[in-house]
Amino acid sequence: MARDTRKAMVLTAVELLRERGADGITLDTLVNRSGAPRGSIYHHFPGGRTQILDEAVQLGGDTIASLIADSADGDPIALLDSIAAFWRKTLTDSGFTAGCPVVSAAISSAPDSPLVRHAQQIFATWRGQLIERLTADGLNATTAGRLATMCIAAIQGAIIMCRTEASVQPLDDVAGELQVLLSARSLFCQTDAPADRRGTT
Amino acid sequence: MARDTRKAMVLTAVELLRERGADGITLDTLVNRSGAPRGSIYHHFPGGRTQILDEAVQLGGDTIASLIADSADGDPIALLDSIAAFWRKTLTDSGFTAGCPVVSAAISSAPDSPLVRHAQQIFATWRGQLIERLTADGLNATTAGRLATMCIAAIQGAIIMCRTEASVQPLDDVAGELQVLLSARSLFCQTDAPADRRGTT
DNA sequence: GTCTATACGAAGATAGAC
DNA sequence: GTCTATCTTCGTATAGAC
Repeated sequence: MARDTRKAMVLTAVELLRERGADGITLDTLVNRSGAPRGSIYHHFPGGRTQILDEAVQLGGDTIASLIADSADGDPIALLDSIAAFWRKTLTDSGFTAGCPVVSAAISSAPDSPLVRHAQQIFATWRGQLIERLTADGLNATTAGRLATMCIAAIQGAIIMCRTEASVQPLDDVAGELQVLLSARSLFCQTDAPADRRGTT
Repeated sequence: MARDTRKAMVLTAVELLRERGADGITLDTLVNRSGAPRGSIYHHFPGGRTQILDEAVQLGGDTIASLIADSADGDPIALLDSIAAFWRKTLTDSGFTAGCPVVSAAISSAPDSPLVRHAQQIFATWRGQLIERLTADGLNATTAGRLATMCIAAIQGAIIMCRTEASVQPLDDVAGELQVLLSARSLFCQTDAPADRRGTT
């Protein structure tokens, strides 16, 4: 039962992070929602609130990382589809209360806080995974790097808009446009081809 | 001096929102940073902290809205450039502490809070402005709508990544990819052309 | 218009009993 | 492992003097 309590608390922390940002995680709310006994807090998490926050961010990051790793059928467009599907489900299942816990932590913490550095690591992990997938599909390194950033940024931005306006439309729009972009890029930016001409911007 | 104090307080509120989210705005910090006298709080803002939050979000939204309205040279790519330039400057000038106040407010507030609804309105305004610009450039309505969402989402996502990793690289990458996408779209999705084939996703 | 003082509540953390 | 105080700090808001 010990493990279960611990896990329930971290899962609840992720929920709160999704809904209200880092400051939404108060120990009171955490205990009430998770049903965990109050006395368990500092037993399971000697580092107190800080440790819980950190583990919640890590779990949030791992969820997406696993998602990317698991759908290893090679095709980047199929991968995008499963990521979009995951978020569509998360958003609707929660009644559009749940955003991305990693982004929440990044935004609602001081710029130099450990939590922001943690979020940075997670973004880098996701990006690395995507780059690997895109280059495996034949894209040159430069384009793959830019597209990986683009995918993460666009989807995260769309999630924010979806939660804000309680609709999956932004995600649908963004997923569609990313698909167009990926298709175009995969036609013209193969490994052997020269990198795209890029403007100053 | 009254107006100045008031304005300074709202500007400081925007700063705090950018740096730490809604919960970063405490009246103590606000007064200390802005240099405003403590007694001015409820004099200038009878609605208290809530009112200050609201005005800060509004000001943040207006800043971008004016930016879009002011650079009315017609060309969507030029418009994107000025938006990207604005954020590049904001990020670097602040030492990568400042994100978008509207996004901050949206994320660090309860999903059903007035602040989130306010953020939604602002997103809608931006989107409307962009759509107008894209259709004026000849794009059909469907594509313009999707692209407008895409631009806002991708740039907002990029800003988050930039602030998190203290680099403008994500913004540069995203701006470049958006340019590619806009160019491709403007070639194939003019008003008279049929809407793009879109998949289930 | 602005100041100080204070009421009131919420939150994190610790101590010691069970 | 868990519970119940309790300490301390912090934050909003109000009251009343200047």
